[in-house]
Amino acid sequence: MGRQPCCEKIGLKRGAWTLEEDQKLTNFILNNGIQCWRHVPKRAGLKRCGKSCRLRWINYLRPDVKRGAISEEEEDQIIQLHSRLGNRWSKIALHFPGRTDNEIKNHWNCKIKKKLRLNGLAHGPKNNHDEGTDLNSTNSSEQQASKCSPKEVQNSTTTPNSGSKQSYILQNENGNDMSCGSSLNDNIIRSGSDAASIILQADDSSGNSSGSTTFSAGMVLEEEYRCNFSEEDFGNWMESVEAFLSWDECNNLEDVFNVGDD
DNA sequence: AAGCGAGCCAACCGCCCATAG
DNA sequence: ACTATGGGCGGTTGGCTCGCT
Repeated sequence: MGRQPCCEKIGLKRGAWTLEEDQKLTNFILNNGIQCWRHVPKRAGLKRCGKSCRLRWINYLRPDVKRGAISEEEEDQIIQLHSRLGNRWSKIALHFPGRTDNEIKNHWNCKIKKKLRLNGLAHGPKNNHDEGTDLNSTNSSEQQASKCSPKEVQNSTTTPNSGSKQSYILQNENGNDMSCGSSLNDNIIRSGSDAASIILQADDSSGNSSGSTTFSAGMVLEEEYRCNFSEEDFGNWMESVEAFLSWDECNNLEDVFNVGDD
């Protein structure tokens, strides 16, 4: 007995997103925020599943998505993190501002895996209930990577089984807390993914859904998270969305974010 | 130039978890 | 306590691009 599907799939569009759909989704989120992903496609005039919209926004349209090749440094860090966390791509992605879990996952599956294989390096998470004894077998080690539990120590102050809201303490081999250095990055990542909810808060508090929402929401967003949006991030994002925003909307956004005005 | 295969990446699927009612 | 619902996550797939033959 599985769950019911998240939406009626009949009549829904699938596959690659068109520019027009991107435009609709971006405009809708900028103007209205996200109350409920299930309702977003309908209200935005999209024939898409809510999940599909969410994915598109998170992986492609949101402001702080960092595009471009993953650097050697990032790759090394991914390998290190993967050895500790296993296939917890969302957790790994928290350490890379602007990178999505999907991107990191793809990079791992396509490049790093191959690289490690070529180098004859079997790679698997450490300290995984000693399941990974056959680390010389590439396939098995890959499977181990997904099966083994990562070296995460649940923060004793958090409620057990709290899922994605858990906080984790990463430890190195010496048992030292490794998480402190990444707190800033975590904030940056969260600021991006929470942008829509901030917009929502502003929308709720202002009680309107007019064009001015973008402005008021942006003010809140700016106050809360301004330091986390670099000029470069914003510039890149503007470049991607301005194709389907009006001149006024572009200007409005720039005003809202106060780009380059420190 | 055409065919083919590998690589890459966006998107989908199904499951799990948190939470509201 | 139980159920329904929505969000999030990891695994997988499909299609496009590019290089090689």
